[in-house]
Amino acid sequence: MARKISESTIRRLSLYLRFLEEFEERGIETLSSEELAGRGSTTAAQVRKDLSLFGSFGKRGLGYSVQELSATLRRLLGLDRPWRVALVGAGRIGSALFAYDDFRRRGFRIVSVLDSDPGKIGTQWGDVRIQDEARLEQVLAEEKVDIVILAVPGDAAQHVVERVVSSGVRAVLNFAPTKLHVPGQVALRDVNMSMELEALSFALAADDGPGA
Amino acid sequence: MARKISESTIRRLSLYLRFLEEFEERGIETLSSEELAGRGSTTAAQVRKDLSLFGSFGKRGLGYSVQELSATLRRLLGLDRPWRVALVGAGRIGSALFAYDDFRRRGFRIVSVLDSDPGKIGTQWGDVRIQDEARLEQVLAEEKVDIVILAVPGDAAQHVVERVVSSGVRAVLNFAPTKLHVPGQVALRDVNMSMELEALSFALAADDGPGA
DNA sequence: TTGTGTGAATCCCTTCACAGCG
DNA sequence: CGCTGTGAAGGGATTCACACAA
Repeated sequence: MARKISESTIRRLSLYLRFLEEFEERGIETLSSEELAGRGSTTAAQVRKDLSLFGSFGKRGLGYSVQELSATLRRLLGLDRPWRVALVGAGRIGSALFAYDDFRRRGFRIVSVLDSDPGKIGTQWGDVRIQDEARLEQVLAEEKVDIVILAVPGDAAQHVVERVVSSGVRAVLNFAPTKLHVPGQVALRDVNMSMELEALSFALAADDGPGA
Repeated sequence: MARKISESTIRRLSLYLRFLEEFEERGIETLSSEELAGRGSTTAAQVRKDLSLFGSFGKRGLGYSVQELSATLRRLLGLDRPWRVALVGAGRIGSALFAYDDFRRRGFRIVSVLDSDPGKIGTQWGDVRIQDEARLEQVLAEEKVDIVILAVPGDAAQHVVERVVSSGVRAVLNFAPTKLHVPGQVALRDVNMSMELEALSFALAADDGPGA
């Protein structure tokens, strides 16, 4: 299973799954690669190539079964099982993420929240009590955490991620605006909101010409 | 100025700028492409290639002037001027974004916040009063908004973005977990947090083998 | 006939390697 | 010398085009 699947392919698989789920709700049973691509932002050939990396799921002359394909994608993406997630950092971003419905809906259960602020430790959030970040290693082990979401300040992030990694967690989603360094076997994704804004700013500045 | 610069190049320019700013603070005056790459996650050749798309900023045998290069990058990225940002959606994500220091620090000023919830309209957030989303078009014009941040529920996002675009705004940062469609001349970036988690889930599932 | 699965062609991005300037 | 700037080579990812299965 250690095929080398590109980042963009994975992103597209997620998209396909979303579209399939929409179609599923509407009771549509069969879909062509053309239709699947049309909704998204890619081509029919790309859809077929992406899927062919994992097997042959379509029927020639007919298309794909919405039910089957969405089940397959869920399995491929690991969404056929619940994941246990810990949230480190109970600040504003942390609390927004904690309440983010889309995570729950997709099977990501935030089973513990940690923070280093004594004013927050012990506070109850829903059915989770905020724990002391000093106990990070114990909590990750006790709660059998699969994925850590980092929502700590930038200057603390590298230190925290090292503790997370040495606790054996193999997947980290980083919201701190810092480039983190982790060993190769750990999956790390960055959500860098400022950098996205900067890309927009670049586009605007390029339109206007320099210094406009 | 309408060169076709790839998305990845822009992302790296942002990174370079961050590193340069760190070095600037530490009083370092000159840097080689090697050093600039080492901090990040790319190669010296890549750094030189990226920069060469815009001009010749280095001195052979010496490297790059930290001061000059960071000023240049700021200009290229459009960070040499303030941008006026409107935030649509004053829910949890919206409020986290409103308080996000990194935006302010980089010159993105949130000059207005809008929501459709009557319970929120009129509420004061810092020096901004939440306005009625019904008045979106007027507010965008009055406040001369350059960039809109969308933090509304997924099913409202497409409708809102169409109103935003028809008001003449040319840059949108979307936090709704929905694929939006906008005309080609509008710059759109998505921050899809669930999809990032799904990429992690994929990596874990691939490690464990299917169904583990 | 329709629409998949897939080699081949193409395009784009990254890496190499080195000429040339300070 | 040291390090940039850049053509050329290499490698991935996307697109094309078509044989083939339903």
